[in-house]
Amino acid sequence: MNYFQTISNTLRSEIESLIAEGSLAEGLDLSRVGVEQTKDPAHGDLASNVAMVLAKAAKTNPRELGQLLADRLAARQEFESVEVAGPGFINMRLVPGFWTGLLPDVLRAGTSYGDCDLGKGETINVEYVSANPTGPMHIGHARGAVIGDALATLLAKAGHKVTREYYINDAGAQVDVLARSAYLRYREALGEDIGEIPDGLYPGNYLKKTGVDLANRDGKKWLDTSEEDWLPVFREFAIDSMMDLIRDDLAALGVSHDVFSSERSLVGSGVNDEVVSELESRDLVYMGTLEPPKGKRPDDWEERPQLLFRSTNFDDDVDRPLKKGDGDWTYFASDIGYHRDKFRRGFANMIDVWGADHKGYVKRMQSAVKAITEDSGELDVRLCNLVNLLEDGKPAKMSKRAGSFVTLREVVDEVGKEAVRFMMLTRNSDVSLDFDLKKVTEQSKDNPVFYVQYAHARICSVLRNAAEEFPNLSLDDSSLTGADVADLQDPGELAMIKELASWPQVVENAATAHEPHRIAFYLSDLASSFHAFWNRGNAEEALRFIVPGDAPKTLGRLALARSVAIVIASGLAVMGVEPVEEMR
RNA sequence: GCGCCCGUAGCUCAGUAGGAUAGAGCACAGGAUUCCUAAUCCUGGGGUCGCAGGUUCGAAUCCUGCCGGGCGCACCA
Repeated sequence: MNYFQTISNTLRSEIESLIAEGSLAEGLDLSRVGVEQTKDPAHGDLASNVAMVLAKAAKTNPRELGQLLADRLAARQEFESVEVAGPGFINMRLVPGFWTGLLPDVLRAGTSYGDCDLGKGETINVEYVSANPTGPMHIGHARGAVIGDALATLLAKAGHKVTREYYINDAGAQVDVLARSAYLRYREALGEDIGEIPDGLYPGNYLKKTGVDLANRDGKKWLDTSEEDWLPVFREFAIDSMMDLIRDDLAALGVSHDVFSSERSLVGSGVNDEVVSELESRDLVYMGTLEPPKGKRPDDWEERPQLLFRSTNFDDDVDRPLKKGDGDWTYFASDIGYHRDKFRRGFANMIDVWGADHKGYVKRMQSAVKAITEDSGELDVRLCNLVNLLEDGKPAKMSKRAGSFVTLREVVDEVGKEAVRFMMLTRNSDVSLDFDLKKVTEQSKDNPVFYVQYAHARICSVLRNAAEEFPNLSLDDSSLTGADVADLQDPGELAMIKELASWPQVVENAATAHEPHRIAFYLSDLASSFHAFWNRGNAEEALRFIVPGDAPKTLGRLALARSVAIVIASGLAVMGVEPVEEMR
């Protein structure tokens, strides 16, 4: 189903038969041989670099080798012509039916067109969001959520067995702060005037409900008790209540996870001790003293011996502490335990989606993964840069409810989850992104969400109108499979078909690179080809999708239109966006 | 000081297992609507791909050095 793969295989088999005949030396390295679509139609449909790549090893020159291969290929039925050009490119022009023959395949496959077996069914773990359970999600979290979610879907489409995971950071000091903040709200719920929320506690109103819920459950039970008594209770309750909040926010975005892992329970079950003693036995931890950081020396720096992991053995810059001054585990230590836990659960392939502010942490985590998996595991970290929330070009005003940040919920309520998801995927994850609340709801081509959806809606509209024009034809996909598509040879039609042909390649490349944003770019391009052809129907009636009185022609065009709609829908599905049937 | 990322059209950015004349949108200028949604499309100008070397048939892409910008750099998460 991947046309480039098909042609590439043809090429390889011709090379092999040349080798078998003794016309070419054995043992050539074919790994750099590629086939790609040409940019310039004068170069045919497809071009290969094979002759230039192999010429040296084959002890010949590119043009000569190219001609040899070109002659072989030209004899095959799928090629109309094959030429050697420029420094040795093999330019291939396929017979017209080769391209249009794709359409029935797409119609039959539906949105599974583009699926591939790149992942070979291997498991992969994608961890994303992992926001601290201390409050509602803000817009920055949303980016990681969408990118992680889309990446997971993309990898599944590419043949991986994907597990979506959320790591709950519920073990650090910040959840104690949460507990104290909840305690204050609890007292407030019981009628006390708590005044201003003191510095260092979470001021957000979202904790009021937690306080009320606690008061309803336990009454005045905790009013005159000491902190060490109530803290664990409040902590647990508040974490649960914050996780409910976060799960609701995620649901509003259409993001879900298969597994929620709790740092607290992992540490509680002793994984940190386990992993450290394992590393100890391999001489990878030691008591040592770190140099103060160069350049900017913290005021409260004190030299002290710490339990350190030899991350420098695994390409890190300095060894990293596993225990804090107070004897507790560092976050890093827990993270090592967590990643080993993932590895033990069968995930040699791991992807973490983090905020860009954790950039400095990537190397040490990768070095730890190398150590604990003895180099049989792989961790890729996708960093998500900032989201600049704008309103008509100007920085958006701050949220009233949450204080200093705009909550995800407010944005979703304002512009809808589809727009949020699409926009989050219009940039590579590691560059910052302008998110304009005004623009994403605009119905114009400036708004890629609209632009792509509009193409899909137009196609649905064509189908509706065609059903009225030809009430006796069946226009469902399986009927369209039988349409005569051979004369869809207008450059505009062929442009769309070739674009559809490259979809499996786009999926494969995006999955390999772990870059779901490529899907969004592809869809914009495909929509553009569609709109362009559509508009040519303004000037030339013969190019319209519906040709009154000409059922065969109309069916052929509808087969093309539906194929475009299917690929748009399948790309949107990767992004987690619902295609619309009409614009309102 | 060290590390990572970035530098492509006036602006925002695509484009990395090296491919032919470097793309798109915005902005700017002009044009298309008795027509399936003009909510769209078409045409045009606009570039030393930060700079300098190197690798090679070929470099925005790989390597080295430099310039410019961003982020991070005991213990916090």
